[in-house]
Amino acid sequence: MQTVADPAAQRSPKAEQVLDAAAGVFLEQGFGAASMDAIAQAAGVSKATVYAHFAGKDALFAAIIERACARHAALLAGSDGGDADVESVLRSVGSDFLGLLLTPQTLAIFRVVVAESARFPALGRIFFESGPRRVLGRLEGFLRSAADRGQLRVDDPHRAAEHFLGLLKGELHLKMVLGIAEEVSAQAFDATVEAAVSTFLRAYAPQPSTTETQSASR
Amino acid sequence: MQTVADPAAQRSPKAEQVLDAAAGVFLEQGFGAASMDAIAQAAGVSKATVYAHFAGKDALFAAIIERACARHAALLAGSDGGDADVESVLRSVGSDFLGLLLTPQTLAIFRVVVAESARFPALGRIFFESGPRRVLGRLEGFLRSAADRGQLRVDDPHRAAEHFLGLLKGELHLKMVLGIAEEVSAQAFDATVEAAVSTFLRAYAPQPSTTETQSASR
DNA sequence: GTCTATAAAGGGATAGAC
DNA sequence: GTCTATCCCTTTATAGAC
Repeated sequence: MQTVADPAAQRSPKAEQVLDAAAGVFLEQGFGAASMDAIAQAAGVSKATVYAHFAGKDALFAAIIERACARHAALLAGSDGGDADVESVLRSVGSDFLGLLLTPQTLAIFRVVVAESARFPALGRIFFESGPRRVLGRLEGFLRSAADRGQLRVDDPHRAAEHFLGLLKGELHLKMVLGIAEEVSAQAFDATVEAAVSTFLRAYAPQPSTTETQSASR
Repeated sequence: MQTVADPAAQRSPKAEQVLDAAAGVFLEQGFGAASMDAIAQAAGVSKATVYAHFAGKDALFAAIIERACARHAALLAGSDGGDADVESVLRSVGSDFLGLLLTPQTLAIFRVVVAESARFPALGRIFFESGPRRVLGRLEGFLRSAADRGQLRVDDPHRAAEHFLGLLKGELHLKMVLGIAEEVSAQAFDATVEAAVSTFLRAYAPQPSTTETQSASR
């Protein structure tokens, strides 16, 4: 397996067509179960055309994962929330991020990367850098500045960002990854975000407040 | 794929021999890449013998996952810590659980189950019930009793247990799952456990203490 | 570049002897 | 129950015409 050199290489329309089809088949069936025949058929081209653009199954797989991760990363370049209060920013960021995590697309990418990271060691790193790493970095920056403004008490911003994401994912993400829960009710989603924000603020508040509620309902 | 009826069925020695070999091959190579030839060779028997004990590749795979989950579950039946102080129990439980999570065996099972849960819907549930579910249940019970004794302030014990495990897994577990970090230093391990316990106690302490430290070092 | 047709190999599953 | 040998299908990858 060799990684594609150009990050935003301009590919021929046919190549894009093949990539789109390959993404569908690979992410739906997994690497092992996906066949080049199925990909060619889904793309509406012959296998020879697929091989004219990609060296083989491995290269094609790497290409679709890299492209998916790049798109993933593009979605994570939103605004920081600016000058809003910490709780609002956390709620907004938490809702956005958990929503992205629970998307069928994101879950499919995660499953495939986890499954094949043993055989394609580069994949795990590509995924981590393009996804979790960016989220952690942005969150860490926000928490650090909030701490500088005295809005939070944070000794280790990286660890604090890690903690917020850990609180956020919780049982919901694991169940979705394992295919146990098909869909998430808006109620359960909001309750998870609210509970994560609430618990995080109780742990990292600048001055302990005894009146703060612990309830997850909004 | 059909699930094995007997939970603790007594199998012939040859069957156990095949199961052991199959576990090694499946967990190392994944379902798709593992071949029945490789399993038979690893077990030191012929393929016909494998098929004499298991209906096919699917049934064999299901059997090894179920056995692995059952063994997994057996490891989680430890003591509750009894009357020790909350912080000590959390540190002990957290250390044990994170240690189990980061075991090569546990990681391999998790990867394979995640990878194949789409094609074998029962696997995800079997894994969740035998692993995370038990941990959450035990932890939830402990937190509830600690709250009853006034040692913690917990409105929703299930959510609190979820939060502790989320804090515990953090970046470390994800990196290991993705194959980024080969081994974990004892220092990083302890720091993660300590940070999780510290943050959890700050969020769920019965009475906010302003003097408590946030540092993750011990 | 793109197609049809095919080669070459591997893997799941089984027949029949013992 | 266990083995050897084999069937049969799928899959990857390519050759050659256009």
